[in-house]
Amino acid sequence: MRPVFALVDCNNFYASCEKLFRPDLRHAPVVVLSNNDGCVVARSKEAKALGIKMGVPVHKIQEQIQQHGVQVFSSNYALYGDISNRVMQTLEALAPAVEVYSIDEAFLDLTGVANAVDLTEFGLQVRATIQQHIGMTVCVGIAPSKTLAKLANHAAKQYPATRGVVDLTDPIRQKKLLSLMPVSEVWGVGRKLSERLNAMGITTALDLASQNPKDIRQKFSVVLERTVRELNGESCLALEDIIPTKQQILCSRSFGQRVTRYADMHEAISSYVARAAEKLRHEQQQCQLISVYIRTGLFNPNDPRYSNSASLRLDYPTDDTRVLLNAAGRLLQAIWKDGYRYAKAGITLSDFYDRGVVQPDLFTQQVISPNSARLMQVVDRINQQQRGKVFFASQGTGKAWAMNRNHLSPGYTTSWTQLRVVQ
DNA sequence: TCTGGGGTCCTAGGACCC
DNA sequence: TCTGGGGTCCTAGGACCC
Repeated sequence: MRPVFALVDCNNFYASCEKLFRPDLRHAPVVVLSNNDGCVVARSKEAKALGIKMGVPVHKIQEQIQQHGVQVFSSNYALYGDISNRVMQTLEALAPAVEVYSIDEAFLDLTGVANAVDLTEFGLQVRATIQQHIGMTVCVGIAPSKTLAKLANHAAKQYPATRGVVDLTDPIRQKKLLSLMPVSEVWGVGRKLSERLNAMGITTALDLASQNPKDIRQKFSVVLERTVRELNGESCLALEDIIPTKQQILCSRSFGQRVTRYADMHEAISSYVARAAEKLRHEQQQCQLISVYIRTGLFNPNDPRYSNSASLRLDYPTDDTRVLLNAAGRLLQAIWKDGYRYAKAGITLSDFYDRGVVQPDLFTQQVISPNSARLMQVVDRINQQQRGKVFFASQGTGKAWAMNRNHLSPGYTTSWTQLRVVQ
């Protein structure tokens, strides 16, 4: 049976989440900022209509914000994550198989569904159900490959006449849409590839689809070859409904204010390590490689620039925050230089092993603290109830480096103390 | 003054092995 | 004049995604 995929994607997801609990803002322009209140990462349709661009630094559009009463929000990931879960759970109930692709989109496997119901009708039903249950508007793209489903979804968003659903299973419709889409809109074609393709005279999605896959593989890569095949309706990317285990965990932040003191940087790095280790244990994994990275700002021409990173392979895999803090401290010492104004730092954990499969040898055995697992468990359990309730001394209490979140909305659905009150 | 964070995959090149 | 060849593994860096 020929595969059929649907891509369900929430409209203006972060901005829509902010509007959910603020009916007074239903028709207001809303933007959501990146961490540290840096740049715009989401816009409501009213904000898009004002010409506010994706990714623009917020300080460059202050005037517009004032003039049009644009509502500004800091990123509230607790809220977005919770709304996302609700959307995904609803989809699970509607489709035979679901792949959660990102916080605001999912692929559905609709293979065989066409035998029972009209696909466009099905899409409209999905849309109506999500709208009713969660209050979130989604668009649905349906096609024989994921790449085409992405494109169909894009069309559903772009053209209101579609009522938010585009069924692209018909090859004639495929061709027509492909000819209208710039190649840069194709999933997997980013800025660099667009430039190279345009230089070769390949400007529309149809141009790319008409290329010989073998040639494309030779000139570019297997990835783009797959894209060409997918654009021709040949499914090369399967639905991945089993969540693969992570291969790395990152924690990095820009600072609310520039960091110049070693002690502050050490606090920040320690806090990132603690957070990453928590995620690592949540994944039931242990890691053997840790790296630390620091850098100054990128944009002020008067500030001298410096960036560096260092990594360390541990003697044995661990998920013990204390071991990782120790390693990170040594790495930071190795790359720290006085006299710079640091803007950002981060840490990466990688080289993962399943917890429990590690065989300690005669020598490392003595190093592993016997109470490690239990201690970490207790720490995690306490912090699950209230994040940051217990922490390691090196994380500090000053937090002079903490990121800006000056426009944060309440945790409407994730905090008992911040529930919406109806009067 | 102020410009995000968290991921994956592929490739090229070097080290190393026989 | 001629100075092996084939393979694997690892890492860094680039490109892409949302």
